[in-house]
Amino acid sequence: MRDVAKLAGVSHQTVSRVINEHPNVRAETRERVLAAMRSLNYRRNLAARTLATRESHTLGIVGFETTLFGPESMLYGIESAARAAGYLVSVATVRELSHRPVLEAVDRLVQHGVDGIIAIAPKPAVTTALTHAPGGMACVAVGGDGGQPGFPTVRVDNAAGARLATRHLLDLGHPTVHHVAGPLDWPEAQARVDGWRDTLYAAGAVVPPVTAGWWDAAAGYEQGRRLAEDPSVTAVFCANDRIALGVLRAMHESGRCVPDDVSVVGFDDMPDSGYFLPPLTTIHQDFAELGRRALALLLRNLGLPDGDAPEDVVVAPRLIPRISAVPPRR
Amino acid sequence: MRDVAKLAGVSHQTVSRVINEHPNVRAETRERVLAAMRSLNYRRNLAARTLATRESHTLGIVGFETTLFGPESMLYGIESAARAAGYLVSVATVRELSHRPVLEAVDRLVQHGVDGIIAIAPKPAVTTALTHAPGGMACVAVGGDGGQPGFPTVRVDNAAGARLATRHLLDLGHPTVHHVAGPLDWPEAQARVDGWRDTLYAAGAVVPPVTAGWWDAAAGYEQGRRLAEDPSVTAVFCANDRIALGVLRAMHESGRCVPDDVSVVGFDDMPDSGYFLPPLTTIHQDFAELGRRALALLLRNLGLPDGDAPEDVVVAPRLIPRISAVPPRR
DNA sequence: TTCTGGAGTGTTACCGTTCTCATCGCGGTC
DNA sequence: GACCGCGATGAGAACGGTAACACTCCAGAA
Repeated sequence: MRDVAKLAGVSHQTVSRVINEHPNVRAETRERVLAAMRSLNYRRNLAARTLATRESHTLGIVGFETTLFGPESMLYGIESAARAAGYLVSVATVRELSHRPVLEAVDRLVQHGVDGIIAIAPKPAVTTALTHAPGGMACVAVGGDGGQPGFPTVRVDNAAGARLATRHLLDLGHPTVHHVAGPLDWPEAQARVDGWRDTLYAAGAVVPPVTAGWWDAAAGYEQGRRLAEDPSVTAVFCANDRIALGVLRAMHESGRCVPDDVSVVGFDDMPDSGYFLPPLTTIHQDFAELGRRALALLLRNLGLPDGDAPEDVVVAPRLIPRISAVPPRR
Repeated sequence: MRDVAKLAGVSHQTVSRVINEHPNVRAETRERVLAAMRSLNYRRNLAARTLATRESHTLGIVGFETTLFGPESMLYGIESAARAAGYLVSVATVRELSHRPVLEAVDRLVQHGVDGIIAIAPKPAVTTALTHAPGGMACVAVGGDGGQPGFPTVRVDNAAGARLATRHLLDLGHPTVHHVAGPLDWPEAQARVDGWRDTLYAAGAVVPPVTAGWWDAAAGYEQGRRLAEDPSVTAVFCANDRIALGVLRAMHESGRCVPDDVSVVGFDDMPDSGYFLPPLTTIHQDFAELGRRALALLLRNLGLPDGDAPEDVVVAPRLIPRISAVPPRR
């Protein structure tokens, strides 16, 4: 910077003003400085700027180290929105959704001087850990289902999605709908159970017992085999598309045809779920949008004084009808 | 830091020595400083440290903004290895694998002072853009297939994977193997074509024409429909699992049973490909390992003097036999 | 004419570390 | 007993920016 100043025949402060687009610089001076910057191939040193302003223009993301479809799509949504706002994103992942690891991840991000943190928080432990973040650090949780009240959160309306799915199957004429849930200690899984159960109640339908497991096809397969043995099962709502894939295979192996014998609905709308056998009717979640909303919320809270102005953003899911769900055969 | 020094009754320099575990500090003094740090809840300011040392302990990743299975898994591999080595990772994504966007992403990372860059480089344009990175910035490309010679690269041996798949089908007794390729301007796709073709040549089998498309199920479906019309097709090797999913559905809709009428082999070993209908025989790539290797290579090059000591790392894929590939029916 | 105010610029301090070099004891060597 | 070397510590200068303030013009108002 000193070199640029010397070459342009001005003080370093004027160079700084040019960089920061300060209005009170004569046009001719600005040109001279810009030319000097170009000819010296100058790039401002962000570390020095950070030291002086205490703003790093970097945002932290606490991610969950596993290949679940959602979190990854959100990362892209967050990153591209952050880029547009002039921020870079740094990622710290946790192997386990519990207090300690999350605090460590937050600590790493804080040490590196991020201006704010967005945490993938499918379980409440993440949010509570976040409340213990060093004072004044702006945080936003994304995911879960309504977690810590008073904490800024962005999430999908899981119960509404479940209602959509269940209602769809009921409307097709199924007497009731079975549900293969995700891990019940995940609020998202629980909210889907609630939405499903409420819809059945409201319709006066029998509420079958819930079976739960992990979010993957193996779990869906295992529980699908059990459901397949019960001839009264004609409609199954799965907590996500991967589970649905397992159920599809279980039904097939048990000789029950989908959708002729059993209708299946998933949740997530993964990229290729339209190519399952048969193409899966499912509930779409726009993860990229979720990421963008989370970023917008964080940026807003960043600008605010220190006072909390938390806010919850809830994004509505929507039904994607394909052909794995049809009216029951009589 | 000054406060800590004052409280411990030492100079700021001694505090610095304690933080950096310099050996020449009396044990008793160290204890006093550590106690002061704890009681003041002191955290070192990384920005200042970066300014003074010109090392940010941050690594940059240039990612590809799309939900391909591989890159995402690699991110986790890189991140956890980076964490172990004391680095934080920052991510800059590009929407398009061409020169300009990649240079911009690199520039953003450089501005933020990353110590080195790992780029997801499935296409050569990324690597060539990387060679234009500001001098002295350590870079590693991961992915692609042999790209820029002399540029440090980590990749999977795609041709070997293709040979594995093709040989497997040939060994089962299929007279020849058809191939549904990925986009041929991607070296990975091309290498898989080469490995497939070479194996057929070597076995003296007929080499059918290649059909190519994008890496998704839609492309697989479209080309699968065409292959299904040809009754001589008994074995299909797909460039990845998503394409295979589309082929599976196409075969099913055309009334050709997999694996009885047609055997199918994929590539990638995505999490749930064992639950396709039928469970997919495929080629496993360990993306997390790839990420770890890339990081190790980068760290090594980081330590080196300025002289380039590039090196290529090639990871071997392996066959995962499931039940979508069986001997042909005679 | 003198005062006022703002545009344009420079001066100096400061952000929180690390680095270089100097200082001070102290035990061992000749 | 003078000298040397080394362990333990401190003082001050970087590192590359930004913030606060001072200063100089010069136009317009009193």
